[in-house]
Amino acid sequence: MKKIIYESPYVTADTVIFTIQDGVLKVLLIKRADVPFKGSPALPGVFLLKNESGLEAAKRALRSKTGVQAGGYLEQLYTFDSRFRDPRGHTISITYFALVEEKNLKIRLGKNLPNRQAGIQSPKLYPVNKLPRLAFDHKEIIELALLRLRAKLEYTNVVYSILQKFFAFSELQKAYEIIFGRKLDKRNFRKKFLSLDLIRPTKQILRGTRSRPAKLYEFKSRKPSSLKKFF
Amino acid sequence: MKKIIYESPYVTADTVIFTIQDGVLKVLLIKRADVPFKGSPALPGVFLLKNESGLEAAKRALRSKTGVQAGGYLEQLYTFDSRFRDPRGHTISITYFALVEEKNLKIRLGKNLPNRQAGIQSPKLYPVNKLPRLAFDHKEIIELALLRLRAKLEYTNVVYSILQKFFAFSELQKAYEIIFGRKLDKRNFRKKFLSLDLIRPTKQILRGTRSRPAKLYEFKSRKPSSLKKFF
DNA sequence: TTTAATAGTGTTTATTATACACTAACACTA
DNA sequence: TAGTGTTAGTGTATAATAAACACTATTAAA
Repeated sequence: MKKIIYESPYVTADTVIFTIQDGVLKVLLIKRADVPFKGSPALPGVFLLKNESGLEAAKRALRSKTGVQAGGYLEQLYTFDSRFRDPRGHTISITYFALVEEKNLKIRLGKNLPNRQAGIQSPKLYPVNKLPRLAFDHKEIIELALLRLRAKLEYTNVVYSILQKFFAFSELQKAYEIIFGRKLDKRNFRKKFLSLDLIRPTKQILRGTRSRPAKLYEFKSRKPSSLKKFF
Repeated sequence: MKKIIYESPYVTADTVIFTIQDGVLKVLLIKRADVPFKGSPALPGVFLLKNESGLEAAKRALRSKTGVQAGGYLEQLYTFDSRFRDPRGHTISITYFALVEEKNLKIRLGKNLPNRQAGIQSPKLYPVNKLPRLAFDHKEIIELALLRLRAKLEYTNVVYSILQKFFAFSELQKAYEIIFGRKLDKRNFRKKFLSLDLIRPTKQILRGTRSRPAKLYEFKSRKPSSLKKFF
């Protein structure tokens, strides 16, 4: 490689981690330990290590700051690289968004992570429609992530990442309603989702529910798969 | 900022420059002057300068390697950051795609850029559906850019960037047909595009065409504007 | 056995997309 | 100046998709 006649910007990976808790779509944020924006909530992020890809770094941030091991959905969102976004200097952020089951988060959240003193602040979940003032341009990032998440729900199977292996149709619909922020028609939703051919009925039945038991469905694949255009 | 305990990856901005020439969708590529992939066609790209954003770098590459000054459409595509994509070391590429009028390109292409000796190889246009073997992961980047370009045409006004201020409906349609790679129905196209409410008829008329003169239209705005969901 | 609660199911209407063919207006030429 | 070639411009019928809407079924609990 030619002599470097410039100074590489710093590169971070920041992840917008969505989950549903108590029927509300929430984002996981940490409190910043250092200036700038000391004490402000911020997206969990890490600097890229040598030879580490952004996706690997995002997974590392996910693991180390939230305890989420795997199973969620994670994809690149956008790269934010304005020279003004970090007062300390030029820092590029490759951003990701993740969708994970709350139960995967809660364990670590409840216990509070062991190394909370070392700059790894206690992560908390914040409702996306009541976000506090955030560090850097992180609010903008979350808003973009939310648009993308909603768009993805329309033509992919990503919702599998916040559902258990076997789920009732009503649980599926509830997840959509919470993320889109509006009620959906039961019959139309069922028709449309079935026509996507992403799920199949199983022989499982959900009992003990004080009402009519529900047939349980499962996703044909619990790997990300897309139906139409775009990536 | 904390002491940096890692080595920043190099960051480049690479741009997929689309244009239509002789009724064919083409991409502008340069021949690499150095190893690796010496002599292979590659996307025009530059390393980010200190405090330079990716978009600024992409514009710089566009200007310096193609002579395009402005007027085209340019947006971030994706960030490619596998550690294996560049054999020299970890290099992150923030990629962009551009859509520009051929006449803006051709001037410089014809003359051949003044500083062609200094690693700035003569840029050439290649049909997107007959690409040669490319350097790095640049083929993959172009394929993604093409998907994105087509998707964007569906719900934005980006096509303005390869049309003159005043244009006939048939010119508009032809641009779509070339980019999508298939014929479109004249009446349906007209109906649908008008319903998008992006253009308006003018009093201009295209004459001297050996056939019935065409009313000319113009875009209400020649700035990027989006209709629905997504960015 | 009655009640409360959620599961499950079809049809009608409106909207949007598709398929398809002829007349209009000009330039050119014989 | 009539005729021909060439592209502009227009509407309707049909198919596909989306939206609106209400009742019966099955269980647990009282």
